[in-house]
This record gives sequence, C-alpha cells and structure tokens, in this order.
Amino acid sequence: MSNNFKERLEMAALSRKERDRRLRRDDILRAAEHIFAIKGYHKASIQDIAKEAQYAVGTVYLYFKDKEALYITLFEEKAQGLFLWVRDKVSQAPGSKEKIRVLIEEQLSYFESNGDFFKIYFSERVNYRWIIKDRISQKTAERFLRHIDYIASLMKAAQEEGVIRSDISAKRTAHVLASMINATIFPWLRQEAGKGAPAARSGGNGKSLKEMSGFILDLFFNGVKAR
Amino acid sequence: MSNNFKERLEMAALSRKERDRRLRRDDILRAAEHIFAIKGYHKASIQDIAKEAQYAVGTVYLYFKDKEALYITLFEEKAQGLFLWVRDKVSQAPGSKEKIRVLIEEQLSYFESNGDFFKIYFSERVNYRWIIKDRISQKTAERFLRHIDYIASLMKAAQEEGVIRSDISAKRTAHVLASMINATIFPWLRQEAGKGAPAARSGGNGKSLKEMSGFILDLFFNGVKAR
DNA sequence: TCTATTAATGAATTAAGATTCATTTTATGA
DNA sequence: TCATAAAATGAATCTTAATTCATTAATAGA
Repeated sequence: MSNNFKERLEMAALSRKERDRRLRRDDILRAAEHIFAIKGYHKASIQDIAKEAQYAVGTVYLYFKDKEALYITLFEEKAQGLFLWVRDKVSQAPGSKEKIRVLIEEQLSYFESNGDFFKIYFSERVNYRWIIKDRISQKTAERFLRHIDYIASLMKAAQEEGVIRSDISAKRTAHVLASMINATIFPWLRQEAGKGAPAARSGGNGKSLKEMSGFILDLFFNGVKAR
Repeated sequence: MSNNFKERLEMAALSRKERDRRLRRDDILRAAEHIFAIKGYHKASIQDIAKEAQYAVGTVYLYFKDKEALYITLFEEKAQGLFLWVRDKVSQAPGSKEKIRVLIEEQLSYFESNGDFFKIYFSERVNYRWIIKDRISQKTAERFLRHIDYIASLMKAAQEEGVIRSDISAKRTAHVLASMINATIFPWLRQEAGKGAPAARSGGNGKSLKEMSGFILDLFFNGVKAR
C-alpha cells in the first residue's frame, strides 16, 4: 500500500500510533490481496485472511467494517496505484503515438510486478457487471470507466494530431484498445497460472508480458490485413 | 433449451412421461436463466428461481443435483447453442474474409436475441478465472477456449488464403478478435442495462448490436492508423 | 371407484462462514 | 512497579441460504 512518494510523505506526518495502525492495516490488506488472488472473493474467508496476516479474526474487524469493505479498499488502493502509475508515465511521453505506446507498455509492466492484484483485477474488473447492483460491482465498474475515459482522451488527442483515424468514436476505440490489452494477456496468464506470482518470469513464447506491447501496438494501429 | 431442430427430433422420440419431465426441467432452466441474469450466481437463491418457475423449492432438486449443477447445465446448453449457431452460419459463408464477417455478425446477432444468457455469459465467461479452481470456472474456461480454438482455425485458414497477415500467431489473433467483439458490446450493454431484455431495441448510437459488426471488422482488418 | 405409484411441496434441518464481544494481553506513563 | 487504557483474541453467536425428507397431491391402471 504505502508504495509511492505521496503516501510516504503522509506517513511521516502521522503520530507513532497512527503509523503503527496504518502498518497493521496494510499487513491485512496485503494478506487479503494474496488470499483473494488465490481463491476469489467468495471462496476467501476472513479466517483465511486473518491466518495469512497472522492476526486473529476479530482483529481484521478492528480495521475493516466487513469483508466487502476490505475488498473494496484493497481494490481501490491498487487500482488507484495502477492508474497513477500509468498516467504519470504517459504524461512524460512526447507525442500521441508515443503516449499510446507507453500506455500499453506501462500497464503491462505494472501488472507484471503486481502479480496478485493482477489476478484480482482480471477476475473482477473484466467481469462485465454493469447489470448487477452490488457495491463491489459498482466500484469496479466506476474505476474501469474512469480509466476508459482517460484512454479516450488520449485517443481524442491522437485524432486531433492526425495520428489515428477520425471516423471512429474515441470512446469506442478506447474500449477496443483496453480489450486488446486484456486479450493479449490472456494466453500469457494461462501458462503463468500454473503456480506462484506471474511476475518477472518469461512466458511460453519466451516473452515477458511487457515485451508483448509491440504486438498490441502493431495490431491496434495496422490491423490484421495482409499487405 | 429445445430450440433447435435436432432437439425437437429427440423430443419426439421420448415417451409422454419423459417429454413431460423435459418440459418441466426446461421451465426451471428458463427461470434460472432469468434470475441469474438479474442477480448473478451468488445472489440468486434457489427460492428465487423456484418462485420464478412457479415450483416449490424441493422440485428444483428433483431436476438438478444442486445449484451448481443447475448453473452449469444452463450455461452449457446455452453456450452450446451459441457455438452451434455461429458455426453453422460461418460454414455457409464462402471465403475466409466473409467467414470472419459472418462470425462477428452472427455472434452479435445471437446475443441480441438471447438477452438473459447474454448477461450471464458476460458476467461469467469473461471472468478470466484460469486462476480459480471451482467447477463453474473450469467449465466456462473450457468452453471459451474451445471457441477460441475454433476462431483460431478460421484465422489460420485466412492466413493461408493470404487474407490476413502471417507474421502473427493465429491463436493470439483469435483472442484479440474475441476481445474486440466484447469491447464493442461493452458500451452498448451499458445503455441497455437500464432495464428489461437488451434484445432488438436500437441503442444510444442508434445502432443495434448486430449493426456494429462493420465497425469491428473494419478495425480488426485495418487498425486505427490514419491514412 | 379404488389402490399403488410417482411427483410436488415447503417446513425443518444443516452448513458455512461472517460478525460479535467478553476475556486476555500488551503498552503507557505516573 | 503498578494501574489504566488500548489492542488483540477466538469461541460463541447470528445469518443466510442450500439441502433434505416426511407429508400431501396427482396420475395411472385394475
């Protein structure tokens, strides 16, 4: 959780006690992340999470209202981290085409180094639950749509720069790009799924996840037509 | 359930009693389809389903071993229907390019006329659950991968015909196409999600789902690059 | 019409796991 | 060191909903 500069600053400003509390809370979040990644939301029990974090069941409730709140907090913090990370990197890239390249590359890169969150993200976020009303679905849908809006703004800029076609909706294009990223992760995830964190190791096609960004960029820009 | 020719033939061959039993089973499946679509697997209770089907709770158990079996049966039958439908239509199309067009179009078309299954499919199938081990995840993953393999075979053929590029993996391309279809459904689904079955009505962009196949085909073949 | 057989019913039972809270442990500071 | 407050514990409780099964209703054949 406290993994970026801003948060470290915040931490320093807290009292000893508050800092302690934050540390324990983060222990629990970390444990939850791991358990949710392995079992999924419904199969993960508070017992499992408490054991993993080496606390008693009751302690978990001292830090989180209930299981749902624990899940949502975890998801929000991690997703926030992903989006801040990606936006930061993209903002540093020069032109539109380069921004798109960086977007793809850094999103994959973040996933590659956050194995457990990665699994959670994929088993929930992609879960097109616009239909269903519970709090978790609401939150994940919100987050996702905000990300799509951001990508759409990049697309818009790229259209204005004449880098991509202007005869297609920026938002729809954003959806397509986001999906292409997922699609490419798919087969990679399967082989990695065998065991442990998917991070770092090089996959069946001898490629790390990040290395696939070229493939996505190519397909996104040029399509599949033979030339 | 009994919605195709083959099944109607099978029905005719059964005894009165067996036919009766099949009819009731289908009542329950139909009710389950609706309830699962509204609430999702976990929130849907057997009570809900029984009430919807106008049977008692116990009756449901006369026809299905448990909730999981009910769900899997439903999913399998519907997914089977989708894939048979699509394959049939595709097989009637002439060249590779045309087959791909028909694939996209008919998949959208099937969804458009099977609203509830459509919701279930999207809230479960896309749920990249390679990670998680329960029976439902296994089944949906299996089905999905079989479909991907089928699409990959179309891609392979298209490569051999020189219709699409040969420097990219057919399977990865299949994943990308499948995802593009989903991506396009996304925004459409959101507006439709408001209420009722998503079928038939024309969406916010004034387009029915099926009408979007042109957009997908274009993007898939030509990419987004300005020309 | 009258059994016997089969099917349907839904109240009662189980199961699983989330949540509480009285008790115990640890930390603080006088 | 001791008294007090804060934090942690985990067995007991509560919830929710799946599953069962003794009872009732429907059906079929004699």
